[in-house]
Amino acid sequence: MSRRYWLMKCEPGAYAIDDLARDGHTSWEGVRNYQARNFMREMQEGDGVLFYASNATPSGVTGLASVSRGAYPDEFAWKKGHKYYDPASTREAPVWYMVDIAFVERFPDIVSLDTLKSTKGLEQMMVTKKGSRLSVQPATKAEYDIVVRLGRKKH
DNA sequence: GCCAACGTTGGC
DNA sequence: GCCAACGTTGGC
Repeated sequence: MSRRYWLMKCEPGAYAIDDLARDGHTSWEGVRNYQARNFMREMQEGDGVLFYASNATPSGVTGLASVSRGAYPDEFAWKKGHKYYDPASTREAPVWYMVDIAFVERFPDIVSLDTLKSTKGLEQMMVTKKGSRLSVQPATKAEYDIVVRLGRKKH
């Protein structure tokens, strides 16, 4: 299967591109939305990730990552008392999944949501549409390439 | 901090 | 299976 592309949201207070640059890689647990989970289950090692900072000033894509491990059961769903605990998920029949991502690059400047919205070719991206709260979204190669070009552009 | 949008839950 | 109530996301 050829490489696919995704956009993953995170609040920078929880985990930012600088944290990923420092750590090199991280696990992406805690997704508790079925649509996002279904997208995560399609992720494969080597897929490209637009790392998006949500609830930020401004919000936008702050860098790139890649999937370093495809979907596997979210073990935090089994930890009683943990904020990601979900009794509906068992080891025999996991409900939730996580992936690992690796740092690729940090953009010199954020590609803001405003920029995404006003850039030709990105009109169909979910993140540019009103009310789109999905934290894991698919992107096309064309969209990914456009965002990468914007992110690397010198101002 | 507000609140619109949206997903989930649960009573019926 | 409908839908009101509720909780969460995330832009602003």
